[in-house]
Amino acid sequence: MSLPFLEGLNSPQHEAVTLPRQSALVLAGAGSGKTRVLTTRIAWLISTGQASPHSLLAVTFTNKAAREMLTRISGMLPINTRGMWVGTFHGLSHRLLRTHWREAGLPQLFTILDSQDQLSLVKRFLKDLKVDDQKYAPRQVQYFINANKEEGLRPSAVEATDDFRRRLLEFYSAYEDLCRREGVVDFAELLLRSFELLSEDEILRQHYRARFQHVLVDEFQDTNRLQYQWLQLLAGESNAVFAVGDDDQSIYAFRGARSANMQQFERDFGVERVIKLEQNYRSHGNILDAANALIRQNRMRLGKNLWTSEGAGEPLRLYRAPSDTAEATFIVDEIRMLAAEGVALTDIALLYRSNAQSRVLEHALFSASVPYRVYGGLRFFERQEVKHALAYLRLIANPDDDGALLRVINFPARGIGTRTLEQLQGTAQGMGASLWQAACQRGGKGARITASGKGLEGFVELIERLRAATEGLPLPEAIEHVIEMSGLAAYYNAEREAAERMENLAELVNAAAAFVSEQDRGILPAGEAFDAETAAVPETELTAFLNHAALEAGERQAGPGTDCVQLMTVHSAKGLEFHTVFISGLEEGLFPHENSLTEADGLEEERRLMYVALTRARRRLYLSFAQSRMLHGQTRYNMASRFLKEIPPELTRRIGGFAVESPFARPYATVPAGPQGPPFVRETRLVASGLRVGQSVVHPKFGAGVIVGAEGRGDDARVQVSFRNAGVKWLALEYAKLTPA
DNA sequence: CTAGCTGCTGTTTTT
DNA sequence: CAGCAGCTAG
Repeated sequence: MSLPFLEGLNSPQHEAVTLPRQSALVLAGAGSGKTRVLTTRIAWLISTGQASPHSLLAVTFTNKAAREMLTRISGMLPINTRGMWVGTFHGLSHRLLRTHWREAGLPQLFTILDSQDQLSLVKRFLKDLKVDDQKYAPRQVQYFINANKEEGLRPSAVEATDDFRRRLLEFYSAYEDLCRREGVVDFAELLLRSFELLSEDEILRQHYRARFQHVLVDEFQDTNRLQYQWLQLLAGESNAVFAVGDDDQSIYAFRGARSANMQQFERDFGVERVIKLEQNYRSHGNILDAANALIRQNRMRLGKNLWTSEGAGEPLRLYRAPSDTAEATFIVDEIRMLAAEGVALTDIALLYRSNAQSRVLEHALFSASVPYRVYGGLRFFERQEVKHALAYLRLIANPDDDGALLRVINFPARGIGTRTLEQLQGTAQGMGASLWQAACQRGGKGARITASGKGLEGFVELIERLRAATEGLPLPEAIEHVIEMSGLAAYYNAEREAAERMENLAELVNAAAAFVSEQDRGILPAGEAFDAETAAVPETELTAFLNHAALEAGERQAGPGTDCVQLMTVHSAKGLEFHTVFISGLEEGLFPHENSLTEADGLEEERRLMYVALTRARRRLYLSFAQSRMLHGQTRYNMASRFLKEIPPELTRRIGGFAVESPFARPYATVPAGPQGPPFVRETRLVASGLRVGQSVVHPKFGAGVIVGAEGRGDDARVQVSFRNAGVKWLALEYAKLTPA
C-alpha cells in the first residue's frame, strides 16, 4: 500500500509517525513539523488498519488547533472524521459531561460560565457575605478557586494552613454551593468534574478506556496537573499516549501549566525513547541562531537545538526609539517599505508582551491608513451587548441562572433598582431558591399595581413571553426576537455609538446561523451525535449554542479576506508564523515583565516567551524598544530588555543610528544574572540626586539592591530597585532613604 | 429609581 | 488611562 502522506518526512518525523502502539514523547522544536507529525500519525494509524477513527482521541489546547488538526486529517484521508474525538481539554470534558450529566451529578441543562461570569459570581457572593474586598480581592478569590481545581483539589482536600486560607476555603465552598444552585459550571469545573466522573464510575471508565486505544496530545508542555491526571485516568495501563511538546515553548506556567509533566510522563508511561525534532523548516539561520542563543540561558531544559538547511538570511534588525510613539512610527514606516517590496501585509506580525501596548501601534497604523487586525483583547462573545443578549438567552434556557438574571433584570432599565433587588434577594434566600423563582412569586402575586412592562412583574412577563415566542423557532430567528423584544435593540439604537453595537448583535444572529449549519454538517466537534450506547437526550440547540459561546469566545471576528497587518500578544502568536515579525517594547519591566521577576521561574518563562516570539519569523525579524513609554497614564523610562543582550551581536544589525553607549554593545555572558536577576545594567542614565540606573544602593529597611528603572522627575521621581532579599520595588526618591553603595 | 459624576484602583499573559 | 463602585442630585 502506498502512503503518499509519508513522503517527505525526515527521519525522526518518520520514526515518530510510524512508531508501534506504545506511549511516546516527541520533543518538537518550533517550526519542526509538530502538527504534521501528529496528524500524519493519525492518518497512518487509520490507513494501516491499526486504529479506527472511533478509537482515537486527540486533545489540544485551542479550538483553532483542533480545527486545524481535523482539516489536515481530512486532507490526507477520505474518511469521516466524526467518529474521532478531537478537541480541547475543555471541549472534550464538556462532551463527557453533556453525555453523562446524570452520573456526574449535574442538571441536564447546565450552562458554562466564562471567566467574566465567574468573576461576577465571585463578587456577588463576596458582597453577600460582606467580605472586606481589600483583604480578599475578588480576583484573588477567583484565582484561588481555579488554582485549586486545576490541581484537582476540592475544598475538603485543601489544607487550611492559616486563617487567611481557611477563609478562602470557605469562599471556595460557598462558591461551589452557589454554582450547584444555579446550575452553572466554570472552565476548571469541566475538567475536574469529568475527571471525578471517570475516576468514580468504574463502568464508564472501562468503557472509555476500551474505546480510546490511542490518545494523542498536542502542546504537552502546557498541561496542568489535573489535565495530566485526566490523561492518566483515561489511558489506564494499557493504552498508548502519544505526546508532542516543547518545553522551551512552555509559556502558561502562570496558569498552572507544568512542563515537568513531560519528564513525569516519560516515567509514568514507560516511554522508551524520546524522539527529538530539531530540524526547523520555518526560519533562516540567523533567526534560529538568535533563538538558540537566547534559550540556552535557561537552566531548566530538556535540551534541544534547532537547525536549518537554509542559509543564514538577513541579520536581525535592532532599533532603539526615543519614545513609544517613535517606535510605532518606525514600525509603520518599515511596514510600508515592506509592502512596497511586495510582502503581503497578512504576512507581517506586530508582537508585544501585553495587550495594552497595541494602542500606540494601532494609532500609528491608523494614521498611516495601513489596514490591520488586532487579535485577542475583547473577544466577540465577551462584548457587553453580546453578553446582554446571551444573558436573555441563558434565562430562557435556565431561569435559575442568577448571574444572567442580574445582568439583564434592569437592562434596559425597567424600574428595578437596588431596593427591589435587595428584597428579591432576601426572598430568594428565605425560599432557598433562585432569584427567578423569587421573582415569579413576588411578580406573580401582582403585589403592586404597576404599568405593564415595568417592575418585577414586567420582567417575569417579558422572559415568559420570550420563551413562548422563541419556542420552536430556528435559533437565529429566536435570537432576533430576543434582541427586539428585550428592548436591547431599542436601547442601542438610541445610543450614540449604536452602530457598532447593533452590528455586533446582528453578528450574533449570524454566528448562530453559522453554528447551526456547521453543527448540521457535523463540523463542530461539540455537535456530534452522542454514543449510541449511552443514548443521552441531546441538549437543546440553544444550550449547545450558549456553551459554544462560552467555550469558544469567538477567536476571530473580522473576515479573514482582507490583507492586513496582524497585531497580537506573543502568547497568542504561539503556533503561527510570518514572513516578517516585529517584536516591540523590548524593555526591562515590560518584557521581561516586572511582575515576573518576583515569581519563581518567572524570568525563565519570560525568556521562553521571547523564544516563542523570535521563532515566529521566517525571513525578517525586527527587535525594537523605546526609552520612554506612556504606561497607566504616566511616562516611564525603561532600559533595554536584557534579552537583547542575550542575542549574539554578530547576528544583528542596528538601524537608525545608535549612540556609542549602545546597550547592545556587550554580550550577556559578562553580566550574569542572579536568581532575582539584576539585571543588566550597562546603560547609565542620570535619574536625579546623583543616582543612576544600574547603581548599587542600600535601603535602611530593604537592604542592598540595584536600581533597575526610573520614572518621573523632580518631586515625583521614583526609582525601581531590585533588592537582593526584598524583591523589586518602586520607591519615591523624595522619601526613600537610598544611599549609594 | 436613574443617571451622571467623582474618585479610586489596578493593571501580564488566557483555554 | 481605563473601568468600576459608590455617591448625589434630580
